[in-house]
Amino acid sequence: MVNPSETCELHNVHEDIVEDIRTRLPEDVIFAKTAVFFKALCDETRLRIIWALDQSELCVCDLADTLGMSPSAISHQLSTLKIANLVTSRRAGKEVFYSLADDHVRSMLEAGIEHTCE
Amino acid sequence: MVNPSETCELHNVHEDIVEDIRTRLPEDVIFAKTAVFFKALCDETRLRIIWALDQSELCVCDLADTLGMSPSAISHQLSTLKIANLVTSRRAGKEVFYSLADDHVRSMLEAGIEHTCE
DNA sequence: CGAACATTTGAACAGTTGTTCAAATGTTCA
DNA sequence: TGAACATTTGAACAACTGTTCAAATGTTCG
Repeated sequence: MVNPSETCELHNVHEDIVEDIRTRLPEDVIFAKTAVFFKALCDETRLRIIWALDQSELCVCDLADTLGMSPSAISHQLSTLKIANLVTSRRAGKEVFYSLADDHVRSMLEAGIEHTCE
Repeated sequence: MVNPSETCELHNVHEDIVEDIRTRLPEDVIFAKTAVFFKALCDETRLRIIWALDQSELCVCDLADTLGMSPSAISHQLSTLKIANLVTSRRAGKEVFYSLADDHVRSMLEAGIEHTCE
Protein backbone atom coordinates (compact mmCIF):
# COMPACT_ATOMS: atom_id res chain seq x y z
CA MET A 1 0.00 0.00 0.00
CA VAL A 2 0.84 3.63 -0.23
CA ASN A 3 2.49 5.75 2.42
CA PRO A 4 -0.14 8.33 3.46
CA SER A 5 2.40 11.11 3.16
CA GLU A 6 2.64 10.22 -0.52
CA THR A 7 -1.04 10.68 -1.24
CA CYS A 8 -2.57 13.98 -2.16
CA GLU A 9 -4.69 15.86 0.34
CA LEU A 10 -8.10 14.29 0.20
CA HIS A 11 -10.07 17.52 -0.17
CA ASN A 12 -8.17 18.38 -3.32
CA VAL A 13 -9.06 15.23 -5.17
CA HIS A 14 -12.08 15.40 -7.44
CA GLU A 15 -13.92 13.01 -5.15
CA ASP A 16 -17.07 12.30 -7.12
CA ILE A 17 -15.35 11.31 -10.32
CA VAL A 18 -12.60 9.38 -8.58
CA GLU A 19 -15.09 7.44 -6.48
CA ASP A 20 -17.19 6.65 -9.55
CA ILE A 21 -14.23 5.45 -11.58
CA ARG A 22 -12.76 3.47 -8.72
CA THR A 23 -15.95 1.48 -8.25
CA ARG A 24 -16.17 0.68 -11.95
CA LEU A 25 -12.50 -0.24 -12.38
CA PRO A 26 -12.28 -3.78 -13.82
CA GLU A 27 -10.84 -6.55 -11.66
CA ASP A 28 -7.09 -6.98 -11.32
CA VAL A 29 -7.15 -10.21 -13.30
CA ILE A 30 -8.52 -8.40 -16.35
CA PHE A 31 -5.61 -5.97 -16.42
CA ALA A 32 -3.12 -8.73 -15.63
CA LYS A 33 -4.26 -10.89 -18.53
CA THR A 34 -4.45 -7.95 -20.91
CA ALA A 35 -0.93 -6.94 -19.95
CA VAL A 36 0.28 -10.47 -20.68
CA PHE A 37 -1.32 -10.26 -24.11
CA PHE A 38 0.34 -6.93 -24.95
CA LYS A 39 3.64 -8.10 -23.42
CA ALA A 40 3.73 -10.81 -26.07
CA LEU A 41 3.39 -8.12 -28.74
CA CYS A 42 5.89 -5.59 -27.41
CA ASP A 43 9.11 -7.15 -28.67
CA GLU A 44 10.50 -6.52 -32.17
CA THR A 45 11.53 -10.12 -32.73
CA ARG A 46 8.14 -11.45 -31.71
CA LEU A 47 6.40 -8.93 -33.97
CA ARG A 48 8.54 -10.11 -36.89
CA ILE A 49 7.70 -13.73 -36.08
CA ILE A 50 3.99 -12.92 -35.94
CA TRP A 51 4.20 -10.98 -39.20
CA ALA A 52 5.96 -13.91 -40.89
CA LEU A 53 3.49 -16.47 -39.53
CA ASP A 54 0.70 -14.27 -40.84
CA GLN A 55 2.13 -14.89 -44.32
CA SER A 56 2.56 -18.63 -43.93
CA GLU A 57 2.90 -21.47 -41.48
CA LEU A 58 6.66 -21.88 -40.86
CA CYS A 59 9.05 -24.14 -39.01
CA VAL A 60 11.67 -22.90 -36.52
CA CYS A 61 14.50 -23.02 -39.08
CA ASP A 62 12.44 -21.16 -41.65
CA LEU A 63 11.86 -18.39 -39.14
CA ALA A 64 15.50 -18.37 -38.06
CA ASP A 65 16.57 -18.09 -41.68
CA THR A 66 13.97 -15.46 -42.54
CA LEU A 67 14.87 -13.23 -39.62
CA GLY A 68 18.63 -13.92 -39.57
CA MET A 69 18.60 -15.23 -36.01
CA SER A 70 19.61 -18.46 -34.28
CA PRO A 71 17.05 -21.29 -34.04
CA SER A 72 17.55 -21.20 -30.28
CA ALA A 73 16.59 -17.55 -29.99
CA ILE A 74 13.57 -18.13 -32.24
CA SER A 75 12.53 -21.18 -30.25
CA HIS A 76 12.66 -19.23 -27.00
CA GLN A 77 10.44 -16.53 -28.46
CA LEU A 78 8.03 -19.06 -29.93
CA SER A 79 7.79 -20.59 -26.49
CA THR A 80 6.84 -17.18 -25.08
CA LEU A 81 4.25 -16.70 -27.81
CA LYS A 82 2.82 -20.16 -27.26
CA ILE A 83 2.47 -19.68 -23.50
CA ALA A 84 0.60 -16.45 -24.24
CA ASN A 85 -1.61 -18.39 -26.66
CA LEU A 86 -0.68 -16.31 -29.70
CA VAL A 87 0.64 -19.22 -31.76
CA THR A 88 0.02 -22.94 -32.12
CA SER A 89 2.33 -25.65 -33.36
CA ARG A 90 2.24 -29.04 -35.03
CA ARG A 91 5.09 -31.47 -35.47
CA ALA A 92 5.84 -32.93 -38.90
CA GLY A 93 8.75 -35.30 -38.67
CA LYS A 94 11.79 -33.51 -37.36
CA GLU A 95 10.27 -30.10 -37.95
CA VAL A 96 7.77 -28.20 -35.85
CA PHE A 97 5.50 -25.84 -37.76
CA TYR A 98 4.08 -22.78 -36.08
CA SER A 99 1.09 -20.67 -37.07
CA LEU A 100 -1.00 -17.87 -35.57
CA ALA A 101 -3.51 -19.01 -32.97
CA ASP A 102 -6.43 -16.89 -34.19
CA ASP A 103 -7.56 -13.86 -36.15
CA HIS A 104 -7.32 -11.69 -33.07
CA VAL A 105 -3.55 -11.87 -33.25
CA ARG A 106 -3.54 -11.00 -36.93
CA SER A 107 -5.86 -8.02 -36.51
CA MET A 108 -3.96 -6.77 -33.46
CA LEU A 109 -0.66 -6.83 -35.34
CA GLU A 110 -2.22 -5.03 -38.28
CA ALA A 111 -3.82 -2.43 -36.02
CA GLY A 112 -0.49 -1.83 -34.32
CA ILE A 113 1.41 -1.45 -37.56
CA GLU A 114 -1.30 0.77 -38.97
CA HIS A 115 -1.13 2.99 -35.89
CA THR A 116 2.62 3.47 -36.26
CA CYS A 117 2.34 4.26 -39.96
CA GLU A 118 0.23 7.38 -39.42
CA MET B 1 24.95 -11.50 -37.02
CA VAL B 2 24.48 -15.18 -36.52
CA ASN B 3 27.16 -17.77 -36.10
CA PRO B 4 26.92 -20.05 -39.18
CA SER B 5 27.05 -23.10 -36.97
CA GLU B 6 23.82 -21.88 -35.41
CA THR B 7 21.87 -21.74 -38.67
CA CYS B 8 20.06 -24.70 -40.11
CA GLU B 9 21.47 -26.51 -43.09
CA LEU B 10 20.52 -24.45 -46.11
CA HIS B 11 19.05 -27.29 -48.16
CA ASN B 12 16.58 -28.11 -45.42
CA VAL B 13 15.01 -24.69 -45.29
CA HIS B 14 11.87 -24.18 -47.36
CA GLU B 15 13.76 -21.80 -49.61
CA ASP B 16 11.00 -20.46 -51.83
CA ILE B 17 8.68 -19.39 -49.04
CA VAL B 18 11.49 -18.06 -46.86
CA GLU B 19 12.92 -16.01 -49.70
CA ASP B 20 9.49 -14.63 -50.58
CA ILE B 21 8.71 -13.66 -47.00
CA ARG B 22 12.16 -12.21 -46.41
CA THR B 23 11.85 -9.83 -49.35
CA ARG B 24 8.41 -8.64 -48.21
CA LEU B 25 9.35 -8.21 -44.54
CA PRO B 26 8.58 -4.60 -43.51
CA GLU B 27 11.47 -2.29 -42.63
CA ASP B 28 13.07 -2.44 -39.18
CA VAL B 29 11.66 0.96 -38.25
CA ILE B 30 8.10 -0.32 -38.67
CA PHE B 31 8.63 -3.11 -36.17
CA ALA B 32 10.57 -0.83 -33.85
CA LYS B 33 7.79 1.76 -33.70
CA THR B 34 5.09 -0.86 -33.36
CA ALA B 35 6.99 -2.46 -30.49
CA VAL B 36 7.20 0.93 -28.76
CA PHE B 37 3.45 1.30 -29.11
CA PHE B 38 2.73 -2.13 -27.59
CA LYS B 39 5.38 -1.60 -24.90
CA ALA B 40 3.32 1.32 -23.67
CA LEU B 41 0.33 -1.01 -23.33
CA CYS B 42 2.04 -3.99 -21.70
CA ASP B 43 2.12 -2.80 -18.10
CA GLU B 44 -0.79 -3.27 -15.69
CA THR B 45 -0.47 0.17 -14.16
CA ARG B 46 -0.43 1.88 -17.54
CA LEU B 47 -3.47 -0.14 -18.66
CA ARG B 48 -5.33 1.00 -15.54
CA ILE B 49 -4.34 4.60 -16.24
CA ILE B 50 -5.53 4.33 -19.83
CA TRP B 51 -8.78 2.71 -18.74
CA ALA B 52 -9.37 5.49 -16.21
CA LEU B 53 -8.54 8.23 -18.72
CA ASP B 54 -10.99 6.60 -21.11
CA GLN B 55 -13.69 7.35 -18.53
CA SER B 56 -12.67 10.93 -17.88
CA GLU B 57 -9.86 13.44 -18.08
CA LEU B 58 -8.01 13.24 -14.75
CA CYS B 59 -5.18 14.95 -12.90
CA VAL B 60 -2.20 13.12 -11.42
CA CYS B 61 -3.62 13.06 -7.90
CA ASP B 62 -6.97 11.78 -9.14
CA LEU B 63 -5.19 8.91 -10.82
CA ALA B 64 -3.00 8.25 -7.79
CA ASP B 65 -6.08 8.17 -5.57
CA THR B 66 -8.09 6.04 -7.99
CA LEU B 67 -5.38 3.43 -8.37
CA GLY B 68 -4.01 3.56 -4.81
CA MET B 69 -0.51 4.51 -5.90
CA SER B 70 1.90 7.37 -5.22
CA PRO B 71 1.67 10.48 -7.40
CA SER B 72 5.33 9.98 -8.25
CA ALA B 73 4.78 6.49 -9.62
CA ILE B 74 1.78 7.72 -11.61
CA SER B 75 3.73 10.68 -12.95
CA HIS B 76 6.55 8.42 -14.14
CA GLN B 77 4.07 6.22 -15.98
CA LEU B 78 2.27 9.20 -17.47
CA SER B 79 5.63 10.41 -18.73
CA THR B 80 6.15 7.06 -20.43
CA LEU B 81 2.69 7.22 -21.98
CA LYS B 82 3.22 10.79 -23.13
CA ILE B 83 6.54 10.00 -24.81
CA ALA B 84 4.79 7.15 -26.63
CA ASN B 85 2.08 9.61 -27.67
CA LEU B 86 -0.74 7.74 -25.98
CA VAL B 87 -1.82 10.62 -23.74
CA THR B 88 -1.84 14.40 -23.82
CA SER B 89 -1.87 16.87 -20.95
CA ARG B 90 -2.99 20.37 -20.11
CA ARG B 91 -2.14 22.38 -17.04
CA ALA B 92 -4.91 24.04 -15.03
CA GLY B 93 -3.44 25.93 -12.13
CA LYS B 94 -1.48 23.60 -9.92
CA GLU B 95 -2.98 20.54 -11.50
CA VAL B 96 -2.09 18.82 -14.76
CA PHE B 97 -4.94 17.03 -16.48
CA TYR B 98 -4.26 14.05 -18.69
CA SER B 99 -6.43 12.49 -21.37
CA LEU B 100 -6.12 9.89 -24.11
CA ALA B 101 -4.33 11.12 -27.23
CA ASP B 102 -6.71 9.58 -29.77
CA ASP B 103 -9.33 6.94 -30.48
CA HIS B 104 -6.68 4.46 -31.53
CA VAL B 105 -5.59 4.12 -27.92
CA ARG B 106 -9.16 3.62 -26.74
CA SER B 107 -9.95 0.98 -29.35
CA MET B 108 -6.67 -0.82 -28.75
CA LEU B 109 -7.34 -1.06 -25.01
CA GLU B 110 -10.86 -2.31 -25.66
CA ALA B 111 -9.62 -4.87 -28.18
CA GLY B 112 -7.01 -6.10 -25.71
CA ILE B 113 -9.49 -6.44 -22.87
CA GLU B 114 -12.02 -8.10 -25.16
CA HIS B 115 -9.39 -10.60 -26.26
CA THR B 116 -8.57 -11.57 -22.68
CA CYS B 117 -12.24 -11.95 -21.76
CA GLU B 118 -12.88 -14.75 -24.24
C1' DC C 1 21.30 -49.30 -32.95
C1' DG C 2 23.78 -44.98 -34.31
C1' DA C 3 24.45 -40.92 -37.24
C1' DA C 4 22.35 -36.64 -38.62
C1' DC C 5 19.62 -32.92 -38.01
C1' DA C 6 15.54 -30.02 -35.91
C1' DT C 7 14.10 -28.38 -31.80
C1' DT C 8 14.01 -27.48 -26.91
C1' DT C 9 15.89 -26.36 -22.51
C1' DG C 10 18.45 -24.13 -18.75
C1' DA C 11 22.15 -21.29 -17.01
C1' DA C 12 24.36 -17.09 -17.58
C1' DC C 13 24.83 -12.40 -18.91
C1' DA C 14 23.98 -7.65 -19.97
C1' DG C 15 20.37 -4.52 -20.61
C1' DT C 16 15.77 -2.80 -19.41
C1' DT C 17 11.79 -1.71 -16.35
C1' DG C 18 8.73 -0.09 -12.42
C1' DT C 19 8.66 1.68 -7.97
C1' DT C 20 10.46 4.33 -4.10
C1' DC C 21 12.62 8.10 -2.04
C1' DA C 22 14.34 12.67 -1.70
C1' DA C 23 14.81 16.83 -3.85
C1' DA C 24 13.56 20.20 -7.33
C1' DT C 25 10.21 22.83 -9.99
C1' DG C 26 5.49 25.09 -10.96
C1' DT C 27 1.60 27.50 -9.47
C1' DT C 28 -1.65 29.85 -6.41
C1' DC C 29 -2.87 32.82 -2.93
C1' DA C 30 -2.55 35.44 1.28
C1' DT D 1 7.61 37.39 -0.98
C1' DG D 2 6.74 32.98 1.37
C1' DA D 3 3.74 29.12 2.62
C1' DA D 4 1.22 25.32 0.69
C1' DC D 5 0.40 21.95 -2.45
C1' DA D 6 0.65 19.47 -7.30
C1' DT D 7 3.79 17.68 -10.21
C1' DT D 8 8.20 16.34 -12.04
C1' DT D 9 12.78 14.55 -11.91
C1' DG D 10 16.84 11.64 -11.04
C1' DA D 11 19.26 8.16 -8.50
C1' DA D 12 18.92 3.75 -6.66
C1' DC D 13 17.27 -0.82 -6.33
C1' DA D 14 15.28 -5.26 -7.19
C1' DA D 15 12.89 -7.78 -10.66
C1' DC D 16 12.37 -9.00 -15.34
C1' DT D 17 13.77 -9.79 -20.39
C1' DG D 18 16.18 -11.36 -24.70
C1' DT D 19 20.08 -13.54 -26.50
C1' DT D 20 23.89 -16.78 -26.40
C1' DC D 21 26.00 -21.00 -25.43
C1' DA D 22 26.22 -25.76 -24.36
C1' DA D 23 23.78 -29.70 -23.61
C1' DA D 24 19.63 -32.46 -23.89
C1' DT D 25 15.67 -34.33 -26.34
C1' DG D 26 12.90 -35.85 -30.63
C1' DT D 27 12.70 -37.85 -35.00
C1' DT D 28 14.15 -40.08 -39.30
C1' DC D 29 16.63 -43.23 -41.84
C1' DG D 30 20.43 -46.27 -43.18
